[in-house]
Amino acid sequence: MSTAHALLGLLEPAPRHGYDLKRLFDRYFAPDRPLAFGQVYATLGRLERDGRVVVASVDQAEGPERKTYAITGAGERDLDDWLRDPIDPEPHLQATLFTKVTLAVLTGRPVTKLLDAQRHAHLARMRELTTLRRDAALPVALLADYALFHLEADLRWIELTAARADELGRVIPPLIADPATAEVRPTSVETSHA
Amino acid sequence: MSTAHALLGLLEPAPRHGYDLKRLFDRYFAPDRPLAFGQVYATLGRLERDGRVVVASVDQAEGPERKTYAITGAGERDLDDWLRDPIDPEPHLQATLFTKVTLAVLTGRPVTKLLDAQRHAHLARMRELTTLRRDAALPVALLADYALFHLEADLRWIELTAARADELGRVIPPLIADPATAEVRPTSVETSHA
DNA sequence: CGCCACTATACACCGAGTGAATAGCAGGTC
DNA sequence: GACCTGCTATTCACTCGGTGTATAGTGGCG
Repeated sequence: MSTAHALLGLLEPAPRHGYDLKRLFDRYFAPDRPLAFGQVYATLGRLERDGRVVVASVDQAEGPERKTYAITGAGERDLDDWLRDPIDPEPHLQATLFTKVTLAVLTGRPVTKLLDAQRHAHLARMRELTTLRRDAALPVALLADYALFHLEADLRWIELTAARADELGRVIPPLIADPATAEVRPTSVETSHA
Repeated sequence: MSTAHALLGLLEPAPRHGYDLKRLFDRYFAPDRPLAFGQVYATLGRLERDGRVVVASVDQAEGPERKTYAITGAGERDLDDWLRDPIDPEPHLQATLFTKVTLAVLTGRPVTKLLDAQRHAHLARMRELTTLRRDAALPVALLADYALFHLEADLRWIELTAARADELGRVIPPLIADPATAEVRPTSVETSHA
């Protein structure tokens, strides 16, 4: 998520080259899943193109080019804005879990089975994260907490939806074979984010 | 999120053409933000290439080609698997909020200010969603609940992190200017998902 | 008669991300 | 000392998801 800004942030204290940035990124932001090299250089390329980063020096000491990147004024402004402005919180009403449930209803599959399977997967992952959390350093513990909180949120939603499953089955307008007959009335959802 | 499977699901009860799928998708899965046409046809193209749908008929009644798509056996199997298998729950330890906090620490910015701004944005969005939820039909209400639960999860995490802000500042290893001096010891995070 | 809105699709483009290829250098080993 | 492994460092080709725009016919309305 916003790899570009993370790289900018790592470049602010001091210029660095791509390989270095990749390791720092992995260490600080994604202890779990390392950032692919390709992505680092592609992102740096875009940042350079947009004037947020410049190549400060090219070490050509008889080897592969070692390009050192440095943040620019525009880059610092961009980073500052990004850190100051809060993330847009849940801007759209959309969720994969909800899509699955709706699709199950529409195609006549049992909703409860789907929700049960998901609950089990969630509980298993929560046990995993709780274990991992125990002997983790603070940053990793915070990341585990973040995941755990959101898994709990999912679980609450799963229970709520399970309780409403019958009603949902009655309420969701069924798919009609002939498109011409299908009356399309927009659900009229208005949000300031829309 | 998995637009392809959603389209497959809409195609299972009856063959349809792209435009129709787009409207159904908007209606059932994203009352908020409509699916772009380009994406529908691109996705259908990939599905056709992979043998999950076929063009059932081409109405060429003196207008633009009206291709009707139908799901195949492979497509039904794929859909069935997707609906049966639970979503991988929070598979990686990563969060934009955490990235921001870490970056603030690393670049010497005040963490509390960042968290305060985010809390306000979250609370505002929660008020918005609560209002919307009141006179919404069940499906939209469930989507709003989903968002609200996750906003609550974020808020809990924000409070937790705010309480640990000082400790975090002490614990996060600072960025060292010279990359050669920077000792990189992997954080050794192991998960079955890795 | 001209304009707008609707149905319907295609095309060009961009960002994010993956995986393989390349290439030099350091260190250990049989 | 020939070979292999592993590390530093970057590039390239490719796919996917997604946005925006162009195209084109049709029906209604003033």
